Amino acid sequence: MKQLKYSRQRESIKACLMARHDHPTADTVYAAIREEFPSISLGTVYRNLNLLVELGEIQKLRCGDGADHFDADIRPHYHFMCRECGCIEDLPMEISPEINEQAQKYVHGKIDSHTTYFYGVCHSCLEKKTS
Amino acid sequence: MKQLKYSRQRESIKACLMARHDHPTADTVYAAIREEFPSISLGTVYRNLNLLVELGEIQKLRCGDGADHFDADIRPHYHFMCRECGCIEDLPMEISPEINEQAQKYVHGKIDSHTTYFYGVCHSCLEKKTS
DNA sequence: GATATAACTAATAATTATTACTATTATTAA
DNA sequence: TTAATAATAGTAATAATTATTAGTTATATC
Repeated sequence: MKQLKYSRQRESIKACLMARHDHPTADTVYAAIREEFPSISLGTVYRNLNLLVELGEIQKLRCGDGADHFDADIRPHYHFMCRECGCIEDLPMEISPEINEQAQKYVHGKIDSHTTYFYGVCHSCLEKKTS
Repeated sequence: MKQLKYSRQRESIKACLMARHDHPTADTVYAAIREEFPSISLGTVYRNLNLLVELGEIQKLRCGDGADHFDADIRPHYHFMCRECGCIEDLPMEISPEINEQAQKYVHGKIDSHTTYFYGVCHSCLEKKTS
């Protein structure tokens, strides 16, 4: 059994994620952590992010832009992604388990979860267009 | 204005996608097309798949496994993905536009679409487990 | 408190998925 | 049939991620 050992780098990565709400990619986290740990490597960031995901302390988002995004808010919730700038917003919207049950009727396997991403244009990109 | 020219390779790629319902990745399509065009290159497959997406003749799926999958069925529909084997099934389930409207209440931007992926374990993987 | 050891790190190599470039070939319009 | 041009094959480049490795630290045990 692997016993987890404390690491300041991992703490810092988690703290960074908890402090911001823009669902950064590994690369963005890397850039931020480098302020505190200039010698940290991208590999360490990836390893710890994935470790934190495994521990259930953060969650990984794949919104379709190719890169993994990370979110310190592990409560299941929906996301909205802007087609123009790629920013991601949380949707404080209730997730009903009924949807899984409904979908279950159409699948031979066993559904246990679902993810939904809403797409469109965010507030600030809409403003840019009218100006 | 770029004028589209016929290409047998592109036809074959489209035909291949229409014949199968397993939502293959570019690489899988490449392997299949090589039976007919042994000298086709992976770049050609990617270019034509993306071209067909632009033309609206097929759609691209990003289910969270890192690779793009392609689907000749362009009608909006939901998908189910098996966590074990990674296979993807179509859900012949109606998509209600109400969900967008509901979510719209929580977003400052303008929502125009959403995607939902259901996750779980498929029929054949369930069977493997019990045996 | 010293020390062994196992998890940690940085650095880098390898992989995977995808896109870009370029010389050649195929399609189409004149 | 020819000339223009888009598409191709082949290759190189890039981006995101994972794996490897050699050296460094934290922690349990002595």
